[in-house]
Amino acid sequence: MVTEPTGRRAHTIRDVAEAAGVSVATVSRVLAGNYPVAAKTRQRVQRSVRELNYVVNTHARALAGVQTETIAFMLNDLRGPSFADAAHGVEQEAAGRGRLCLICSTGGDPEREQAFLMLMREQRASAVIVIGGVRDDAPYRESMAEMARSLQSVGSRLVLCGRPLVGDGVPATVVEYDNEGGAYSITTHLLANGHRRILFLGGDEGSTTSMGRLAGYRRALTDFGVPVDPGLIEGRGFERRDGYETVRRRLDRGVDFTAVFAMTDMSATGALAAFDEAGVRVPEDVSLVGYDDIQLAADLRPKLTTVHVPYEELGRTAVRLALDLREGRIGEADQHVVLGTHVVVRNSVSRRSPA
Amino acid sequence: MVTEPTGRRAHTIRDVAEAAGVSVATVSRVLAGNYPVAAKTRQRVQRSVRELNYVVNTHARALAGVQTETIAFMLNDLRGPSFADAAHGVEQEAAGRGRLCLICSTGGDPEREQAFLMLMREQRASAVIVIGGVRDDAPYRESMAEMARSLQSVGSRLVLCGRPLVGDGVPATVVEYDNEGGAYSITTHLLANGHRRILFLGGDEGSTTSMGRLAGYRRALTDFGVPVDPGLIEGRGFERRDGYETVRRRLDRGVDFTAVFAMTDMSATGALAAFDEAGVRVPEDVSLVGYDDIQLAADLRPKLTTVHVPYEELGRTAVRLALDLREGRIGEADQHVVLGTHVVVRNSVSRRSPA
DNA sequence: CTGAAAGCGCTAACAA
DNA sequence: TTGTTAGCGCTTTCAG
Repeated sequence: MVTEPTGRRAHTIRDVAEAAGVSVATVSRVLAGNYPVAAKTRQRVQRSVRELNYVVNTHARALAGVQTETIAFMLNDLRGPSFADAAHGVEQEAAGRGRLCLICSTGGDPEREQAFLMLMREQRASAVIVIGGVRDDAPYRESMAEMARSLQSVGSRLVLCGRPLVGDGVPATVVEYDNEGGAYSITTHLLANGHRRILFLGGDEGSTTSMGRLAGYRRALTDFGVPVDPGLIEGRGFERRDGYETVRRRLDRGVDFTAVFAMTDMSATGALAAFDEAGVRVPEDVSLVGYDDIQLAADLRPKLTTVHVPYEELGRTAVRLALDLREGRIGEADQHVVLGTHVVVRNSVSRRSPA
Repeated sequence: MVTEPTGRRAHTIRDVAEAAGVSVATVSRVLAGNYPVAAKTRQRVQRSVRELNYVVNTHARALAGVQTETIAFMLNDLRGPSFADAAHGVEQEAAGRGRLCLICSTGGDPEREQAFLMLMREQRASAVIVIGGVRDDAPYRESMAEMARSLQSVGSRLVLCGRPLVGDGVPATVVEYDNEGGAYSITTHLLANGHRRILFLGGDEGSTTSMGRLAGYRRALTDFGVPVDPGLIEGRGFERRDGYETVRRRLDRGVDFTAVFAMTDMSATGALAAFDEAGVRVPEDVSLVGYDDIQLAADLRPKLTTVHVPYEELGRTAVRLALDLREGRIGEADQHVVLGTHVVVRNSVSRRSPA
């Protein structure tokens, strides 16, 4: 027989104690199972718990000193396939360590970002993981540094994923991947295939992800002795429609490039759609590469050559670092890692003899 | 000057009170802002809060009666594009109503599912939303019914999304979409284009999603006077590789169908890859349709004809229903809705004169 | 092995 | 306008 609590309130430990004819201390002990209790008493208590449908109140428990550890994870948009992979990595690692995972998407709104950080600070999350590139300016650094300190002051830890270190002496963990190196490699791949006029597509000025990828593009060009043409760096954004629109616009002015390096696979997807509509064949007429290696990349036609980014690993590492630090298994010195990237060659690049 | 708490503990409201030379009640009032406080006192308190880097303890606050409302959301895999859309809908609606959103993916493991439900019950989440099809058998119904009652007993609410009602009188909200109707429509679309031998691809026996879609397929066939051939219902699973493998296997035995109805767009994607490898052209040699209308569907070549499912709306509705009920704005009677689906025609189906 | 009681940090009467 | 204080539900000494 399941008894409903009276007057719209959940049963408390006291109700259970009364029902079982014991003290609350005994109930608590039975529940925790970390202290000897007579078998008969235990059974009586357990029966009452069941009958009353009793559930402990996490808040009360937390207040009394037993923390239900939680990992908070913040991203721009759950629907971005690469970040979903990272979220999955966080989830997996957190679950494996018996932590609950709190995910929040902010839609890139700095206010919601702040609000969530505050909330997590209040909740005393074990770690707060922030993922995704960001405009790297002074106000950002200042506010992140402050947040890092503030989280530290309540025993939590800020983890920056795919974002740059925010300043020296700031108590934050950083897990990056090699944006510049990946961009360098794939640009080199294009150059090695004879391409000289390579359109760099998308990105946002000031975004660290953009800056890194653009830097790799530039360095590769320079190393090959190809001058960097500012007219070949165009468009903004990382989404499908950004790539689509930029290519549409560009196509109106004629095709003065033989290859396109899209900042992300999503934007490459948009570019491909635009080429498709315009009757421009990929890779026969123009070659195309992306960045991220999302699932979709292998299902496009042609299959997209791109840079693999270990997003899941990124999420996993973020959790591991923060928790190992907290448990004293590693130190501050290990709190900055850079994960590698590599080119995945598929069918979207064709050979071309340089003019 | 930011003061760090002494001895690894966060500052409490008492520390702030002392620093500002007021009582804790005054600090609480300043923080809540719901009670008059002299301007000068307020400023003093605010300064202390800042200096001490003070953050309220949610648990203590919750225990004292002020709940930080939370919406819990549980799915199998964050990386499934359709469920990511639903998660996004939940997120949006929850954020719009000032709720924090707790997301957890279970990987389909019933144990983790249970554990998360328990945890959410303990946390006193405002609502617990469960999404995704499931094997609909007696044990499942029993355990879900019990969970629904148990959540209700702590003032929470169970919401089943894309899952069937679990029994009469069970206090749960149900948001479904019309699986059967969508399957009926798209099968009809195939039939109207002259197809008679339609391979139904994937699904899991007992899964409600499979059952609904299969039922629609059957009904359409029957309405067109086409006998249902059990030999044309094949394969299991919903993922890309499931579709891929089944089609591979099937292809070895020759192509005795003119169209394929894949249970999901992901499985259609796998099927397409398999056809591609085997040199079978879609839609010239065989037509293909999917279900879900994920983003990817429009980027495949050919663009995939499929059934649109309003996943984001699904998530949104789940939150809305649960919260409106809790706030007394709607009643139990409104706690079951079925969202519509519709066919999106693209390029993966060709006309064929029936043999 | 069991119980009584002192908090945990905060809010909200109730007093002043 | 401000302070005092009684809980909120649970854990955990400290005494039986």
